[in-house]
Amino acid sequence: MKFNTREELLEYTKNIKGKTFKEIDSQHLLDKSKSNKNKGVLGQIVESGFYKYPLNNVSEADFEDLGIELKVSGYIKNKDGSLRAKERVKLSKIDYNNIVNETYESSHLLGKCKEMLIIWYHYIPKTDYGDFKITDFQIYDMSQDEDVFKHDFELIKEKVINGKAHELSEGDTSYLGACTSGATSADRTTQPFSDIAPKPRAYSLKNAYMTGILRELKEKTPDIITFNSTEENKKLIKKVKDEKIEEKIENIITFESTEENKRLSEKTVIDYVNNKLKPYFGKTQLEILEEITGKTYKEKIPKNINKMISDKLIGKDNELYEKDELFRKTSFIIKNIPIRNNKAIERMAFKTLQLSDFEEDWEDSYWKNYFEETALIVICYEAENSKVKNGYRKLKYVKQMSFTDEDLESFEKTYNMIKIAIEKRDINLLPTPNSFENQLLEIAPKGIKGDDAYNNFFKKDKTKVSFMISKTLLNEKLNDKDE
DNA sequence: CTCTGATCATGT
DNA sequence: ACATGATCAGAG
Repeated sequence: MKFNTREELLEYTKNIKGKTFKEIDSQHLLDKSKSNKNKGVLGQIVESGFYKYPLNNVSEADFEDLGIELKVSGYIKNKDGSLRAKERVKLSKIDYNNIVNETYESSHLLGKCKEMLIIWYHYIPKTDYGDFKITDFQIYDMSQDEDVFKHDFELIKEKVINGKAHELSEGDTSYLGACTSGATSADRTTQPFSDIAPKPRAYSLKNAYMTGILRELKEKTPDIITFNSTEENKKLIKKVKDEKIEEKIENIITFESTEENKRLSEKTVIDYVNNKLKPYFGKTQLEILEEITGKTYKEKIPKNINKMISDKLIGKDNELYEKDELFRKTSFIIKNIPIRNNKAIERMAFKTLQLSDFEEDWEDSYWKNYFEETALIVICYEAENSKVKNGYRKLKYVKQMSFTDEDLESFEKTYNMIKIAIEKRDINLLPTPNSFENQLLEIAPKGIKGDDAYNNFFKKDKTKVSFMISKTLLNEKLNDKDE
């Protein structure tokens, strides 16, 4: 089938809504692929079964003359009703030996296809792929994000030039990731400026980027909205629903986004954070807090004083969300830690664990995606010696951290120990500190007085326990010089 | 000192 | 009333 215009293509595509893959699989690819776990087959089914491209031509079957590339992508409904992309979208493979001679423009990374036609299906765990239902589609123009893509590309290139292809991680970049792409985790290839054999990797549109795009779409089609968006959006959507003025919503949203669409001059979250903190480097926590809020403390320094500062100076999560697309399409988390002699004084804690976090296998889990993709923006406060307590530490620097495959392999062990402990209902199997060799991720109690975190571990879905990453790993990241 | 389970002030 | 983002504080 051939489409002469964008409109023709979109008109035709409307018919895919509501269909399952089984229903459009006219070439019976699902049967042929034997395993119902072959992800690539879903894209092929849409191309051959729905758009009627000949199978042998499948790899070039996108709508190239329209400048549109087809992506078939799954999403998951979170427990709280919000939506997220199931996976990153893989692009072409990274050629380490060539990238050093390339520029973003010459790489043809996004090629002529600046627009994506994304076909969204609802992924449900433990379900045959044929039964997944296609619920939405959209055109997304990626040229609006080109400056960020370019920046990400340069970052990847620089790591290869520095002979650090083996240290690439998805958390390094904002939208464009470098995800592993070997057939097995043992696959290795070569890089030009180091003898260390790196894992093969491909460019990808990161999960958070796809999630951002999906949520944007859902905000514009509130009939299907079920997720937690910002308070303001909820009100807007409620209003639209109540008054049945749906045709107006496009205008309202377009207006709002153009108003806010003055793009930041910073292209990464860490640049943004550094700029906001600039006037305060070298000052103590109490000095900064007084300067920005007028509040003074003599005793009982709040344990969350750093958070009070970063909320005020950088913004709370939902304020950032409103501020710029960058914050909607990247996954990052702002953390504060005390350091002494460039070493972490404490472990780093994450949010409270829920038993239901561990229902899925590691590969499909929330936590794997989290650690793989999230950039930790770590604001470091220095204590000259152990007598310098909370409140009197000085703002020193900001460091971005992300996790390597090696880290993730160790995290997987921790994850699986919890999974097994839950299955066997045995708290002795939990990954408390030093429960195996070279442990990088551990659990620790996190609650209020009287909580008996471990003994009550199975009582409720919400536990009183959280992940913590070890000081060893933190120190390694802190001293990792790549800036 | 370091380690690890316990606890706190704040925000929603 | 509870989760969050951390630090505290006793034990070793």
